[in-house]
Amino acid sequence: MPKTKHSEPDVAKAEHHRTAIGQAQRAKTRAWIIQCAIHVFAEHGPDAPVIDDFAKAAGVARSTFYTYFQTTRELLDAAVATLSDDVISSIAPLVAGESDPIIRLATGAWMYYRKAIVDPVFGAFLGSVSSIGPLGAEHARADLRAAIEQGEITIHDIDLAESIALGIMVFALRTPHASDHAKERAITVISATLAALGASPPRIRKALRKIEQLDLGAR
Amino acid sequence: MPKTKHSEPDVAKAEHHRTAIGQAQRAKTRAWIIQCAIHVFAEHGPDAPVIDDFAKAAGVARSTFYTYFQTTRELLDAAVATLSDDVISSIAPLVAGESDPIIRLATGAWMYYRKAIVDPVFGAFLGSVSSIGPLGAEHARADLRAAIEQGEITIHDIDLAESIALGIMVFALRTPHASDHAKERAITVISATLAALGASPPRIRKALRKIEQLDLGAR
Amino acid sequence: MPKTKHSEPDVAKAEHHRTAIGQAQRAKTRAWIIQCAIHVFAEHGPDAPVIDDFAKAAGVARSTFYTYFQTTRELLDAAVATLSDDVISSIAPLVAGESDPIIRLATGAWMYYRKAIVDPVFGAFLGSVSSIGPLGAEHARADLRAAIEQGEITIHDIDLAESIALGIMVFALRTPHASDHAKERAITVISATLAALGASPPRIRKALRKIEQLDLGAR
Amino acid sequence: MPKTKHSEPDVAKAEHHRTAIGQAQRAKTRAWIIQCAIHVFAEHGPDAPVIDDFAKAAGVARSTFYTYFQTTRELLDAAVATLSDDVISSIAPLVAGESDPIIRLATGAWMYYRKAIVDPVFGAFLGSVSSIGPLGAEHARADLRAAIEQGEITIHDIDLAESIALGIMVFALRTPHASDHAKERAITVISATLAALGASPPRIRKALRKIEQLDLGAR
DNA sequence: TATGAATGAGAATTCATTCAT
DNA sequence: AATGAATGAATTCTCATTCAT
Repeated sequence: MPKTKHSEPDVAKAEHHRTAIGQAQRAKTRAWIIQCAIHVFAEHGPDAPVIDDFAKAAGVARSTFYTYFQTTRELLDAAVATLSDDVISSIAPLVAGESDPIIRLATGAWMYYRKAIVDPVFGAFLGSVSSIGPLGAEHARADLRAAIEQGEITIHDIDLAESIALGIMVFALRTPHASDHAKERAITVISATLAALGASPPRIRKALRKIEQLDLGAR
Repeated sequence: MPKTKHSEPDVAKAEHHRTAIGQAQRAKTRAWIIQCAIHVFAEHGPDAPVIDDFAKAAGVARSTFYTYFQTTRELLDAAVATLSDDVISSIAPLVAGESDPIIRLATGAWMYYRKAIVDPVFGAFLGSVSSIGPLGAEHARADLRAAIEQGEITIHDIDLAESIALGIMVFALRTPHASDHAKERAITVISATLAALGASPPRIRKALRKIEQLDLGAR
Repeated sequence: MPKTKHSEPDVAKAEHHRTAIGQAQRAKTRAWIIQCAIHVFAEHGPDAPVIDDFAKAAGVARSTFYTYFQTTRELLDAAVATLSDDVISSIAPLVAGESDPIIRLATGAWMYYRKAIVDPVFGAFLGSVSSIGPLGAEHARADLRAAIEQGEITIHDIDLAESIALGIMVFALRTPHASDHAKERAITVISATLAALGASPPRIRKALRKIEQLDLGAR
Repeated sequence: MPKTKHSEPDVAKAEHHRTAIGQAQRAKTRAWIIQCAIHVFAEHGPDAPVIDDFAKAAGVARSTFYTYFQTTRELLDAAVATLSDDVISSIAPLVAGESDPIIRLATGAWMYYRKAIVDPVFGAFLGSVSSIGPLGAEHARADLRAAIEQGEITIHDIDLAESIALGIMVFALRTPHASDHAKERAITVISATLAALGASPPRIRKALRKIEQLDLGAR
């Protein structure tokens, strides 16, 4: 269990955990297992890992895993939920007063990419599990629907629009790339996503400008 | 084993096979296993199936599997190669004299989608395994490179360009959709792909026109 | 823990317990666990239940089990002892002055069946664990020995006699049956038991008459 | 796998098996596992053994067990069926022309006891699993029903009658006893069973005489 | 070549038991 | 005394792989 909120699970996981279980509550252990699992999923994908991998990574007994999760799938879902909730909550205030769905979409996407840049494990995890989480998907759908209704994008099939946006993001995250120029790359991908959806070039430019500003303020 | 080359593996697989193995050659059995495996991969993805699934689907003994393949991965590769070789060979004559890389890309993509429409199992397989095969990827990269060099697309990172194109295709194939209007949908997806890559609207329109013509001639 | 000694463990066990543990003494908790365990044993037999089953039934933590018992076997023994002591003590006064071993046996058996009729869980428990308890067995052996010595029964092997009597009782209790006519059924079984042991018909009739009287007085 | 039909599974099981698997067919291995399992069940009862016990006893891999049975329960059922089928088939010719249900019952019971005497493992198995097999139970019920209809026994509840007969047999087999005088003991138990069911003393005597004759002829 | 049978390695799952609070 | 958490030792179950026919 991390002693400070930013300490990350790493090679010292097991030891770290052992020294900390004294004051560990159930929720903390659960969160700890999830954090460690994210690394495992990021590295090996959603299908390869076996329960022992998660137990070892978290420094707990295999049977302890079952105290918290029944299947690796359940753990995966919990991990996805944890991560996307995190990102979603960071997006909410930024788009609170924003009515333009293109900007909302771009902002949401940027926050995902931003976190992926800051935390490469998060990026790898996202690419690996091919999901932005149920909550993230819900928000994205709402914005896509609004964009369609307002004639902002030319792809009118919302399922297809969602697939395209997600496909671009997932495959972009999956593709290995240098960490420098990461931001330019993210902007490029977001731009490509909006173009793919059929947003007009001016709207795309506007959205990208907004992102740049947001980021300046955020840092 | 199919008696005619277009018979498809289905519920009568095992029986069908048994009656045919008398005159079966090695190559035919191998091809038969691959055909059946495609169905399995299409339905369950590349990781879930176990060897027994392929053996059952093909109506052969588990141990027979080892006569032809060493691992499920090897079978997967063979299946991908088989399918994409098929498509690639159908693309080659169509783009033989075509120098415009946008048109070449669009044509190649269209042939994939076209086969996916005609043979939904192929489409499901492609979406499931997230690959267009090494040969297909090679062709796509060559065309992408040319497009970048000729300033036809604005995304200059070829790896990223490839990821985006593949991501859109795979997720589009993965998304369930009605079979009517399948062609319009494919055109939409190809258009979105070219737009994502940053091709100019006139070039995109030109490419789409070409596709329509090709299809007319092909049928 | 039951607030009155006749309250039975049921669906409200856990809640009931929680509200009562405030003033609970060690002995009471122990008795409560045993009572709940009887239900569990009655339903699932002596081998199937795991410690968690008893803890859940009693509404206590698994680890609390260990404060009172070391193994499920120990709990089983305690449960058997509790129940049979109960019955034995009700038999003692009825046969205090009775010297006829056939009547003593019949009376003892009847008290077991009687309790099984009044408390079906007791009956199910007895049939399930195949035991009348060490004290009950001791009494039964003494009476059987006397019966053999006095030539009242034709089976002279006391171990066999005991097995037969117990076998009949256990299997009779195990067999599902309607609750009406339960008494006639019990009389029939006792009669069959005495006949199996080789008691003479007149002695059997006499013993059954005695039982009928006893029961009238007892109610 | 036994080389001769009477060789019994014993300490040399594993070796014996290994040398024999050359010509072993599926049915033979299955039968071999069942034979070895009977010993295990006889010694430890139906609940205690784990799959590894059966595998070890038969000298096969744990996974081989799963080729033949899914659960220990399934193996138990197969073992019961195997054994009782064996006994039933030996009873059939003896009672083929016999219409008196008392004699039929006594003969059937005797054949069970007889085999238990000849093969103590069989006896221990029977006592341990408390079952004479579905086929045996079916025959017994038919004879009991006939006996009730013809007024040959005083217990008219067929379920109860069956329970009593089975209870006596099982507990008698369960009780340890010297192997000498085994036949007298069996006769005693059968006599007790018929008496318990309420057969008249003359009929009981007649049935026992019949048994004695049968046995003389059989040997 | 095709196969049924057997298997060992490993992965999933259960459960009795301990311990700090 | 009671408990929630953690755990290690079985135990169950799966599956890739080998082998003799």
